[in-house]
Amino acid sequence: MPIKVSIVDDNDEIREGLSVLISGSAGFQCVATYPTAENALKYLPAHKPDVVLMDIQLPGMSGIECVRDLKKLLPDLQIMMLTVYEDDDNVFKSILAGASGYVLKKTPPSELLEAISDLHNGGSPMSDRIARKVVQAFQQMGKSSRETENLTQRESEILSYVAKGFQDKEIAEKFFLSSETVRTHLRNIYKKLHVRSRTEATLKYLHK
Amino acid sequence: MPIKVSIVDDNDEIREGLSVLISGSAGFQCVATYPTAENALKYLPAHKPDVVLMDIQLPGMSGIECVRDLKKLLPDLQIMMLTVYEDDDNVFKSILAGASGYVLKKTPPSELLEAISDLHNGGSPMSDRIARKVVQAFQQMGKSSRETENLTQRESEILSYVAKGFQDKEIAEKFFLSSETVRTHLRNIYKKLHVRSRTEATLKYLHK
DNA sequence: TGTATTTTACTCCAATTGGAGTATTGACCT
DNA sequence: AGGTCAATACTCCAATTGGAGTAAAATACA
Repeated sequence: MPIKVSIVDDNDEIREGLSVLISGSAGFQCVATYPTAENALKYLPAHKPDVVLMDIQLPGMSGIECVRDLKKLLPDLQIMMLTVYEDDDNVFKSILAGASGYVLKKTPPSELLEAISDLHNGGSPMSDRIARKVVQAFQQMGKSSRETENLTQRESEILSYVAKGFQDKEIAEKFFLSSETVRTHLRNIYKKLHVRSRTEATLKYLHK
Repeated sequence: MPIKVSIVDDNDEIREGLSVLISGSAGFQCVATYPTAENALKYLPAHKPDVVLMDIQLPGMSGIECVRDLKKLLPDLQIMMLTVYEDDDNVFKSILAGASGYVLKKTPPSELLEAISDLHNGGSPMSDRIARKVVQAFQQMGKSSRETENLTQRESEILSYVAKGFQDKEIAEKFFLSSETVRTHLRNIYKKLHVRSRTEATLKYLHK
């Protein structure tokens, strides 16, 4: 039976083009396309695709956040980022969010189809440069960056300001909070990151 | 009158080859060559060249340090780095030290001569990729990286440990110092970097 | 509806940090 | 021989930070 694929991309022509390419190829079937992340989260579980092609730049919720939520919902779903960017940050964020493949939009059709079946067979297709970056990154960061992902929204916001050099009082003013609250958040952050000072927390935040 | 050039490079063949090339070209004259930075600092002022071609990798004092000292001595001297490396860090350090040109050793002779006269005419010859890097770098960093260069040896050592997340007491133990001394150094560092906390100092140290 | 998580906020206490100033020693330079 | 700089070390004081515990309201979720 064919590999069932669905596509998340806000560009109509790309959705259409990929859909035609996939459904027109033996062994592949495009079961659905979605223009937004929200849309995908809503309807994708009903369509039960094997593989999702996900754009990063989407209106509203980003493709990366969408990956995170989809993987919570459907842990076995295989997701491949399909994007024009090969920017380090997005690559890593996507992979940490749960994407297993990362190919560029300029990839020719035949290779794209190959990447889809590779992904479906448990592989991790990605362009050469991406692969190198990933290998290097994994050598350095053991768990350091995964740790910062356990922080809540608020905790992340606060940490980001700590990592800019602000002190508690200043952060409290920015967020209209009591500085005691900022301190509470910070102490919770320390526990989650296993550090004991703002400098150490900053280093983890910067993946250093 | 010809442009007077001198060369600092530890490789005999390169010194000889460049010297022949330059002196054999109309409008150029090689007035001296030096195998080390120390040698250049000692004798170069007497030879009064217009332009210096400087290697980075030298035994003893590095080419970059040599540039720094030469520019203090002879502010009008034009210096061009001539090296096999196009590594970001060296490019920036060289320029901050006072070099005005940065070309690769593999540059063909005709272009090298052109670069020398370009430099002498107030231009900043550099290979394409180098130019791009420089432009991008200048957009971000104003003076942040220059500031950390004013630190003394000891201050730099201490800052490097602060930037790893250690606290004063721990740093004092590592260096067999009183923690009061570490604090004194740290306060001097703060003044030089115009910061008021270890997190801010860490950010400057990391060029963030 | 009830339970878990997140966000807010407080207390008490101890340790660390930051700011300002002074002082001694040795090195280096002229 | 005098001057500058670097490194060492101290004092005093105030502010910030970190650790532990409690708690209430809001949100999310099952």
